[in-house]
Amino acid sequence: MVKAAERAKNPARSSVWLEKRATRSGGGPAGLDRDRIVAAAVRMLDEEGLAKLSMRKLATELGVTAMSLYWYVDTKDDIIEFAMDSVYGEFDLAAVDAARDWRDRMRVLAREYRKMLVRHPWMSPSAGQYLNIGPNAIAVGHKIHETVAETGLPLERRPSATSAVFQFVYGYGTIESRFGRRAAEAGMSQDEFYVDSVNAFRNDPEFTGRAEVLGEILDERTSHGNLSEIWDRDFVYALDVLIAGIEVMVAREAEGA
Amino acid sequence: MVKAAERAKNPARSSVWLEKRATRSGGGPAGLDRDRIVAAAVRMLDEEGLAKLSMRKLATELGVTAMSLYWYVDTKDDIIEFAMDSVYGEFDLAAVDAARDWRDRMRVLAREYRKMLVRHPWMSPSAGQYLNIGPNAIAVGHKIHETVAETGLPLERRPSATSAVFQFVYGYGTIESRFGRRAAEAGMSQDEFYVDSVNAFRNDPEFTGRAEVLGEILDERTSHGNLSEIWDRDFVYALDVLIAGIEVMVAREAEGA
DNA sequence: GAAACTCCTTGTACGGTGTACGAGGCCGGG
DNA sequence: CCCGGCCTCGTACACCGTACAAGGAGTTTC
Repeated sequence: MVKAAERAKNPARSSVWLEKRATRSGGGPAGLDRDRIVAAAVRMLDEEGLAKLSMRKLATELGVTAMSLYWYVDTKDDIIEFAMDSVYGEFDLAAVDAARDWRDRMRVLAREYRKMLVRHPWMSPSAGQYLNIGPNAIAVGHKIHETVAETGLPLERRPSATSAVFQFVYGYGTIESRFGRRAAEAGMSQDEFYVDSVNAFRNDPEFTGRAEVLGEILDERTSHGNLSEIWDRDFVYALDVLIAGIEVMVAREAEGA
Repeated sequence: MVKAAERAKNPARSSVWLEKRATRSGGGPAGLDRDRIVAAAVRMLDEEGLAKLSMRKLATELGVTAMSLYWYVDTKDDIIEFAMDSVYGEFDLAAVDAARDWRDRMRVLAREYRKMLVRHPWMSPSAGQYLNIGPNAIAVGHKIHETVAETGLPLERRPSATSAVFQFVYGYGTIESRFGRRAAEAGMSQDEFYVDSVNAFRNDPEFTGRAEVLGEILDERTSHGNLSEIWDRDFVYALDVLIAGIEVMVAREAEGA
């Protein structure tokens, strides 16, 4: 049992996954259990967001006091790390294998990644804060590296290509999910919220003469389908840009060699 | 003066920049001032990180009590929003204009963006949480859109291309800066910390048979220069991938039309 | 000179947080 | 019967953001 106080002394090792601990599972009177705790945490995180999750509320949800949770977990952060890995488990890796070639495999991976981020808006901020080396996350990472290897890029170029593609997906999914969350908080549909935001922006005196280019684009978009179609269209196209880029680089490496 | 409690009722409008307030500036005995507060906040954020910044500590740093800050600012979040925009002011937009063509302009923008994220590791998590529509941020966004317009992509494709490039930069800078911060916290150089992490990972029983592909890459990298060179090399190459991708798409749009 | 008014700073207090610590309750085995 | 795990809980601490009201300092007005 590693206390939070001791953990703080060595932040480099600060991941649940780096200290093998027996998972304590619950023949206790409350029927508690690490899996049950994590599942409840995921549910609450999805509904209320990262900021609203507190140990006391999570415990109440489970019909227990806050301190009970600490029998199964060292720290609140641990719960979030477990929750993240459980969400990584939602990746449909079989669909990746079923795809025709590396291009489609990459598209499927990107699609799954994006879906995950949008479904669980707390993932983006959390992913930035933890090491993310749970079994499910590693399985996904493994599949990503396999797929990138198939492109034909030489070993030393693959990390770049991986970054280009999946950092993009991460960023895109982050923006998209944050937008969805804000709309929900404002009690509007995404489309209503979008129109609203654009107007607020346009009426801002600061806008005048400072972002006409952006204005053109805003106009163009409000006239084409609903927002979720736009999200999809932009995402697919950006992915095509990335894939086209990789193809070019593969060809260049081939002729350069 | 908008109280935090009232602000919470309408989260959609929750940005300092969306409510024009006279900036209260300080003939007071403490010589306080919004600029001084924001500058001190940036310094503390750089040194101690987002989590460690508290109103009481920031106030102490300025020789004042916590509540004094609330004369100049409604909320702690406001301070962070101001701090972010002040950091966006570090962008060297003149260097962008000085570049030869859109490719180089894009490279300069990406470089400046990355530099900003690495210099201020608290920016990445914060950028995800606020609207980011201060004057400096808008100026940068404006320049980005101008540059993307020069690629020759049609209007409706530009948001995709913008995402592809700058979400990548955001993700890359985020990872890089987080890595630097972790190394610093562990009291090591980045290179030491990298070797250390790789070893910890490799000795993990979970690793065996699960991430050989990753293992190859790790080997390749530890044998090529120091980490900061690798960061640079990977970044430049990924950017080339993106630029190549955009060129291909521009050509396709041209022949398709 | 006194009073009034504005600008700024402060002390105190409230409701929240994560979690350390120690006291117990339940339970199976000796 | 008692003992030693396993599990849960109550209490307490230090810290957080910030509401509220009191007050000091400086300037303006009579």
